[in-house]
Amino acid sequence: MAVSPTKQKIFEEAARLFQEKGYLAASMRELAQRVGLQVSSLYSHFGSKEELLQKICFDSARAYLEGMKNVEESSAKPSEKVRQLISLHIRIATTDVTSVTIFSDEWRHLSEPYLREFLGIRKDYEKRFSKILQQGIDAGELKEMNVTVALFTILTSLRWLHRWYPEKRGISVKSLESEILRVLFDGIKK
Amino acid sequence: MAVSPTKQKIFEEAARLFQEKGYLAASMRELAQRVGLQVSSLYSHFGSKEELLQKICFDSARAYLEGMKNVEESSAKPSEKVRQLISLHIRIATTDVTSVTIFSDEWRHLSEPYLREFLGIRKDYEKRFSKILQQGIDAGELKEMNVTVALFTILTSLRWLHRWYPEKRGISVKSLESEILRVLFDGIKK
DNA sequence: GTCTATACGATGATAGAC
DNA sequence: GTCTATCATCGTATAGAC
Repeated sequence: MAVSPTKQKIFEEAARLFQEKGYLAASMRELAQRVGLQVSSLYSHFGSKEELLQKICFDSARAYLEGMKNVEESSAKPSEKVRQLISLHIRIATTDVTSVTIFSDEWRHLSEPYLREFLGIRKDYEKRFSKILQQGIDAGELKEMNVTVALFTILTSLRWLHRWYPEKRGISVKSLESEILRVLFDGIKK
Repeated sequence: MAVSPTKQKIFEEAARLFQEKGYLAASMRELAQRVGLQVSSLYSHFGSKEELLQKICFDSARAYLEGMKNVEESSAKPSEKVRQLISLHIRIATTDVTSVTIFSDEWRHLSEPYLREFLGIRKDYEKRFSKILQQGIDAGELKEMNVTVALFTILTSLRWLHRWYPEKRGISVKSLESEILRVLFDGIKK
């Protein structure tokens, strides 16, 4: 069942490599070296370099969408849902470190029709996030504010985590989360 | 005086191209086409592709450092200085759109010793920003919080601007700034 | 599935005539 | 300073033996 160990290792190293150097700067030659194979042997496990990028991007997307679905289906009030979403982003950024960069930056190198599909998913995610923010405002739980500005400020502000967190193991995810919420969430809370 | 018109145009188009496609994906062939020259002619104006990246990165760095210096020398209280710094970032992001991406993302492709120098400058900037945040906390103007978390949240959260702003000319810089401050600054204000 | 060998294109950059 | 022509290098990917 599942994928072979070799295949698994290739995907993991590819994600790490793409994160470290960026998709374009990451060469198949270096990937092969890290995995301990010849370049040509890699191609027994997948069809092209971009296929690796596709897997990483859409796997990440699925993680965010599943988290969103859970939040939407919860019975919490809107402001609590926003809290949960911020928490979701922090959790993904601290557990699946590699995927975050790629998900936020390297998707640009997807070719059609994958690029279009990816952007569609992202747009959908943003809309659903915005909807929850708007519900929070309507319910009087969040300040009157430009939802788009708030959305992007929140989403983008969490993007430094993946680079910073691994270095500072001293701080726990829990306290990190509460610090971020203090800066970010308290800023939009009435 | 100053640089020749051709040279100027090359720098501008290079900045735009690097922003649109990323440094690695931007080819000298496309740059030449946009400028209206043959590739080889470009090299009469500069020595290498990376030289263009260096100029963009360090020009951007200078803009931030000058802004920081002005803020530091002002007699405003710490929390007002933080306001001014956020305003500085918004102003740079909305006026010098191209430089922001490159300054935030593409510096990775600098080679030594420029990479080291750039990172040194950035570190210096972050330290000075942190110092002001700490002064705000000590003065009781800002909440008790983890300064590093606050710093990166602020810095990173402004990074969506350069991509979003050009599309939405409907909103003025002034009102954009006040919306961002509402989300961000009010979040750290006691 | 892994290897050696190689195809083939795109890239940054240079030489030398005008 | 701009051109035409060309180079060397490195990229992804494939062919075919084992």
